Amino acid sequence: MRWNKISDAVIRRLPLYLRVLDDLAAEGEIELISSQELGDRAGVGPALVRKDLAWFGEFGKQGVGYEVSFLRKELKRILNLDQEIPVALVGIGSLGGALARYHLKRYGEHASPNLNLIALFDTDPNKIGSSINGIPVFPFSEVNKHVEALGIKMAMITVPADQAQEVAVLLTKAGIKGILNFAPVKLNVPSDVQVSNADFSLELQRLAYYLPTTKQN
Amino acid sequence: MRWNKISDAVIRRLPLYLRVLDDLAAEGEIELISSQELGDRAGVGPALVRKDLAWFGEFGKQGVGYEVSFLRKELKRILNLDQEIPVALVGIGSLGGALARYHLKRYGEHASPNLNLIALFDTDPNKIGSSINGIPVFPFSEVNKHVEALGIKMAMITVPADQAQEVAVLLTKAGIKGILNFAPVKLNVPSDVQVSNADFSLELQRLAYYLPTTKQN
DNA sequence: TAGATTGTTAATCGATTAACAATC
DNA sequence: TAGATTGTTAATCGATTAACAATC
Repeated sequence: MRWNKISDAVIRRLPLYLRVLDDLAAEGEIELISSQELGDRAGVGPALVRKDLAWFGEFGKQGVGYEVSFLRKELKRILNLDQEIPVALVGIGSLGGALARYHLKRYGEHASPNLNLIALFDTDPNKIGSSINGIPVFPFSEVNKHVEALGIKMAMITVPADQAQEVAVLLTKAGIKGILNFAPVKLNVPSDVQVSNADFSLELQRLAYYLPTTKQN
Repeated sequence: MRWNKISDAVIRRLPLYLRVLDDLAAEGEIELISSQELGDRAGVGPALVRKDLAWFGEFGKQGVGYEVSFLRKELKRILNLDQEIPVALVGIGSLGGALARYHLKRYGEHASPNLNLIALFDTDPNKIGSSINGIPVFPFSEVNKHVEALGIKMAMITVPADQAQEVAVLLTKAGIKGILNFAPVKLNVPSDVQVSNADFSLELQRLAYYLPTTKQN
């Protein structure tokens, strides 16, 4: 019952489960999996696995478990990954270019299964008109036109920190509903737009806290 | 009182606060900040800001607020960022090379303030012996030697998924205590080793859930 | 002093886990 | 049938928020 506002804590775990099922499907040996085993592989308790899935329906059989291929298909549907989703990337600097190349290399034109990187944007005239692995770099000033024409709803932001908020505003005006933000700033967006932050310098700083130190306490 | 096991939820917010203070210090105009204002800028409630900080001491003045430069220095100390922390990167493929270049470009030899990327590792003979912006690529087989000699405690993993677990094992054996993992796998490590996952295909999948669909309900 | 804001305790809220009847 | 595992409710746990005395 997704219309009843399912917690984001639940949603964050669904891709974890899906990955486990993808791996199992690729191996092709296991056809049934229990919440215990699925939880172990995803790093989640078995009761939580069952509770998470139960929000969306009854996918298992008592005494048996979950059918891998069926649950996988259902999770894809729930995550809207049963369709091709076009994705844009804004900011073809060192990080943006690298991410584009990395993803295109890893998944072909797929930024991830069913997530297709199909448009790059920048403001630099030297980059506009070029392409990376066949994906064209458009002028960011024309973002509205391309986003509409290509039906793009998701974008990654890899521009410098001081431009990220402005880019986010223009993206949301163009109709973007999901933003993966690599810039080290907090983005303010309308409430119908989801933002995920992928700022790994914050993660490094967090890890530093846990380092053993020789300082006297 | 960090010896009383402070929740990771708290620790994750400290770098957020620190960034706000860094920005304020760079502007150099604001010298005092209230929990309200700090919370607004970090995207956190004011009561939570005060509670988080109170775990580590009394840094504010009633009726006044927090002194920016003082709180900043204290947060750096708490996060162990009052010293230079050497960092290694394992896996100089398209993503690893890109991350190295990006970080070295952005921070000089600093992967982030006081986090210094000083050693790269790979198994490819064509890469070993080369360097990126002056940072040498060592053979991963010699990881123990270099990690010990350079006093490295943190590492980023950017190897393919099927090699990540093995790399993690060898890194922990070499004495690494913090791992930022970019590979799309769950790493099993000893309990005294912290892992942060920076897998943005999971984030993209999460965002896809929130996209408006034209499917009938 | 009067106004403001901290540090901290109590109340609330939400998420996870335990337990078990239902049932394959 | 007997054994196993789901779906779901109740209990627990933990994190956030509200409130306010202390005090700058």
